[in-house]
Amino acid sequence: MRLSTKARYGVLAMVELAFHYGEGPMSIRAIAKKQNFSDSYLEQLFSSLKNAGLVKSFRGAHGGYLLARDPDKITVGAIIKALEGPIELADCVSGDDNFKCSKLPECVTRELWKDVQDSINSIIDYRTLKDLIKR
Amino acid sequence: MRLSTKARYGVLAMVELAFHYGEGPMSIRAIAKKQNFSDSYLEQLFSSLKNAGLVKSFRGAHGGYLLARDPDKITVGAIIKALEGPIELADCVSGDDNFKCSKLPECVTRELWKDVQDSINSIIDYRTLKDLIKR
DNA sequence: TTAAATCCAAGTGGAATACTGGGAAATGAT
DNA sequence: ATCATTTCCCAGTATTCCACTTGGATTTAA
Repeated sequence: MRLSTKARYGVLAMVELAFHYGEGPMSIRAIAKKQNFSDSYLEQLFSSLKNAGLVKSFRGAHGGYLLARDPDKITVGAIIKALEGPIELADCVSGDDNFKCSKLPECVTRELWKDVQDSINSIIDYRTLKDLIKR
Repeated sequence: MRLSTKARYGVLAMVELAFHYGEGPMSIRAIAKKQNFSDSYLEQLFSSLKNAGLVKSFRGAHGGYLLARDPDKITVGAIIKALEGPIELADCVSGDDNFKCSKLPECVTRELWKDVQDSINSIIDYRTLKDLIKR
């Protein structure tokens, strides 16, 4: 079970914005350089982050991105879900409850995967960017 | 973040063996039929499970597999790790401690991924086959 | 006008995953 | 002895997903 690079890059990029918070927009170029990411790849991620309402953008010279709200109001979970979609360990524990779980032994594991999922969410949905940058 | 089918199939197959525990070996054919898996694919999984010491095998007619120990001594974590390898959300939180974590912002997220990892392990390493079948 | 930036939509390469196939060896039953 | 049934082992394939690239259009400040 691995985290996608989307999630890892995305969180680090947002951390960068959090460090820069209150100092105007920061360009993808600048972030990519600091973290040694590919510009164009990062750009894609920010497209998703923007759609999710986590960042605001400014076009043109001296443009860039900034956090859409305070760092303590943006959770890691929101970032990951904007980039990867919801945490779904298996089909039978997807967002819409009991999608398909016909067989009995299947249901035996359903609760297990649900518990794991919940425990992941209970961490990432409460850890904010502020938590990450204060140290 | 998704579970591989290896892990899902593997746990269900082991649950099947747990239900059958004490009644002699069960063939891959029988398990595959019950769970509607492909025989040959399941076979591969059992190869890994056997190498991990989770099942014992008996060749020839009336052969098959049985749990290597009591259902309450086999955790879901052991099964998943036998099939998928260890839970490693990112390189920087792999088994051998601090593999590479040079940059400072990288370390900011390292603890986070570690926490998530630990919380996953704390569930799957304590939930046993017995827990799954008793209900 | 120009340079710096976001925006948008495809396309590509590679790796991992899921699955198949063929045949050898073991074992119990006929 | 033979045969059906099983594990065992190794190799191949198909597909899907992921990571990343490319090309160009639009916006904006200097």
